Formats: sequence, structure tokens, C-alpha cells
Amino acid sequence: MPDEIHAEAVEAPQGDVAADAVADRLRERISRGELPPGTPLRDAALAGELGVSRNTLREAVRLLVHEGLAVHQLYKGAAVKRLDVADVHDIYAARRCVELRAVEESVYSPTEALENLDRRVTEAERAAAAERWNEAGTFSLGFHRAVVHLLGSARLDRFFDTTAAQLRLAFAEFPQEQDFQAQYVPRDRVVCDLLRSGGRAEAATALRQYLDDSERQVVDMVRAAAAARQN
Amino acid sequence: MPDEIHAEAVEAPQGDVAADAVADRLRERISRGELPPGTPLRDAALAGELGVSRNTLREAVRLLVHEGLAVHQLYKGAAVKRLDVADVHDIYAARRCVELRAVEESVYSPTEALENLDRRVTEAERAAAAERWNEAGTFSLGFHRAVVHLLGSARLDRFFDTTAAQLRLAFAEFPQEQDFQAQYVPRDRVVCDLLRSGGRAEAATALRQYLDDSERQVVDMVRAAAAARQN
DNA sequence: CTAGCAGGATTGTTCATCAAAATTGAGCCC
DNA sequence: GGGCTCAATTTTGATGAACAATCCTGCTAG
Repeated sequence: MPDEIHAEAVEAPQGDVAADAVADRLRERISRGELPPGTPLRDAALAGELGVSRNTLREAVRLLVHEGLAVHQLYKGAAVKRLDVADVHDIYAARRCVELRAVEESVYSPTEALENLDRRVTEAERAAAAERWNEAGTFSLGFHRAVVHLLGSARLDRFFDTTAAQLRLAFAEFPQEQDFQAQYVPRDRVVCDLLRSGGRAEAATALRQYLDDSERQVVDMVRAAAAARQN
Repeated sequence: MPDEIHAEAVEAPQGDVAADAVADRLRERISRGELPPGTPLRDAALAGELGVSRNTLREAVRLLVHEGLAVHQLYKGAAVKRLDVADVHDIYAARRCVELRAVEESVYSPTEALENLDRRVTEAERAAAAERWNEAGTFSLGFHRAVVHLLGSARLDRFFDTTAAQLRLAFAEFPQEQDFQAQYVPRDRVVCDLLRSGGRAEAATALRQYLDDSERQVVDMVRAAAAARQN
């Protein structure tokens, strides 16, 4: 019998510590756009809201800053990171590096791993067909994550995750714009099929184009967001 | 007039907060092997030693855990990470991905950036000639960092830094073994010169061999350390 | 209208406290 | 002697209150 439950129920997501759990919840909120870029993360308020002490919350926020999801100014506290154009270029440079390499090395991947790719794209296609755009975008990123996973490095997987989480900040400012991203699902399909049929070089070319186009679009979004902010 | 100075003088390394400064100092200590892998990071003791509160120290340790320099067990605290063979494979998979990609993309790099590579190798050579092996190893890693830097992504640079810091954990267990690493300096030179002369493919091949050999050696080191621990 | 100055709010950091779990060690049984 | 139990001690995880330093805001004075 729950005697008293705080604003948001306190379920331990990991077999781990409170600060990590809090960080998870903040990450989640940020990624769904609930805490849009620029939102100040005031520790007293958030601590109360999440039912933890200010100290614990501060630890969590520090992790987010370390992950690049928030920025910090001395005596001014933390705020959800706002991507600028340079960030987007940086993120896509990182994606190109990791994803293209993964494609090139995919010859060594077991077919089982390649089947996994197919599953992700199929998920994304289903979501797109049902016009659940947001979900389609998530699954699409899942496909790219699976591509990186071909390299077999947990550290690279983690790096991709944090980078992708940062990229979501761009969409978080423009929730409706996520629809646009769904247009990339067919191109995921192309890359996926080329990979499975061994068309390594073609897959790399297609993926590079994909990333270039996507980058351009996200840059435009970020610029638009900056302009809208100026109004 | 310093009225009272704590065990280790408290200079703010960043224009930032105490926890980050403490994390820096712990990182430094770990990387120079002063806190060898397996060392428990007891917060009361370290907090006293560094002249900060237990809370602040805990924030710093959590950052180290997040970076993979320490591991954490609930109710058992944190300890300096001890690399296992899987970690080494993982780290080298990441290095191959990032460094080889950098070499392949180096065609687009300004010659000025390539000159920077040369400077690093020269530093390493000088240190090796003077038989300052430890320093030579540091400069050698600096060369590889500069290679990654060709990709122009601050995020990839950071990723390489944390990965390299983890790799140092292997050497931290065997301080004397750093000598062996110095033997790689001539091979850095080869890769560097091939890059500057535009021998992109050859540079990639040489670098891949380099990484394979280095990985083998580090794996052996880790195995030896595990065996020695068993004694 | 602007400069500057209170006063309140927020941050950065420390300290003291408490429960929960791990570790230690003494005593005990076989 | 070897191995076990169980209590005392230590360490961790987390909280709440305190305080100085800095910021923000709104008011006043010129």
C-alpha cells in the first residue's frame, strides 16, 4: 500500500543509484521535448518535483552537462542545451565517421547482425505507415544505432547514443518538424538492403548522401529556430 | 599570505565548479598510475585529502564512473577501473574506427593540420631519444589525437580523449611497461610521413597494422596483470 | 530616462544526520 | 584447528539545513 507517492512515482530504472535514475528521467523529458532547449534546470524546483534532494539532483544535472544535453554557467546554473549550427556540423561529422566506417567494415559482420538491421527498418516502416512520425524517427535512429553496433564496440555504441540524444535537441525545438524526418525511412531501407546484399560501396555512398541531406535539413531547422527566437 | 593550505593546494583549473576541478585531479592521479586500477575511491578519505566536502567528491567520482575510469557497485562504492581483455578489444575497435576514418578523410585536411601531426611526432621522437619513455608515450598518444582531430569534430576529439584515458589504465598497472610503447614512435613517424605525402591508403594500412600490434601487446599486458594478481 | 542600489532569489558548497548495506572480528560449535 | 553465527564498526547512499557568493529585479534618485 503506497503511503505517499511523490509527484512522479519513484521506480528505480537501474540496479543503481538515485542520481542516475534522476538523470534518466531528465534525459527522457528532454528527448520528448518536454524540457525544450533553453529551459533552465533550477535545482530547487526540479528536486521538489522529482522528489529527491537538491544534492542528488545536482549530481544528475552534472551528468547531463557532461553528456552535452545541458550547459552550465557559473552561478547561473544549468539549462537544456541549445544546438547551434556548429554543433550540428560537429554531430554529423561524428556520425559520418562512425556510421560510414561501420558500413565499410560490415563485411566482417555475421548475417545475424545484418538481419537485426532489417528488423529496425521494418519497425520504422510500420510506424511511418501508421503515420506515427515521432516513433518512426525513433526507430530510424535505432537502425543507425544498429549500423554502428556492427563495429562491435560498446564504447562506440554509447558514443552514438549520446550523440543521437544531442541531435534530438534540434527536433525538440520544433516538435512538428519530426514529420520531415520520416521521409528518410525509405532511404534507410535502401541502405539496409544494399548492406545485406553485400553492396558495401553503394551502401556507403547512399549513407553519405543521406547524412549530407539530413545535415542540411537539420541546419535549416536550427537556423529557423534561432530566427524564430529572435522574432 | 596563505593562511591555511589544504593537503593539496586548491587552484581552480577551470573557470568552473569544484567538482570538475576535483575530477580533473583524480583523472590526473589515475593517469599517472598514482591510483592504480582496483584502488577503492573512499569518499571520506579522498574528500579530506583534497579538501572538499564529501558531496563534492561524490559528484566528481560519479563523473569518473561516467567516463569509464572508475566502476561503481551499489553500497560498495567506486574503484579505479580495471581493464579486462574485452575492454581492450573494445577500445581498439573504437580507435580503429575513428583513426582509420580520419586517415581516409585526410585528403580534405589543410596542410597546416598535417604539419601539426609532424610536430607531435617530433616531440615524441625527442622524448624517446632522451629515454623519457613515459613522456614519449604521452606524445605518441598526442599524435594519434591529432590524427583524429583531422576529422574536425570536437565530439570525436573528446571521445578519443576519454578512450585514451581508459587505455592508460592498462599501463598504470605496469608502470615499467610503458617503455615498450616507445617502440611505436618510429611507426608513428611512418604513418605521419605517408599522410603528409598523400599516401592515404598506405598510411591506413600502416596504421591498421600498428593498432593490431599495439592491441596484441596491451592484451598481453592485461593478461599478465591478471595473472600476477592471482599469484 | 538612466544609473545605481537595495533586497530577494538562485547557485555553489559545506556540514550533520540517518538508514541501509557491507565489512570486520570475536566468540562458539563441531 | 576450521568454519559458522552474529553483533559492532565502517562505509555508503541520500537528505535537509545552513551559509557565502553571485545573480536578477524593481525601485529610487538624479
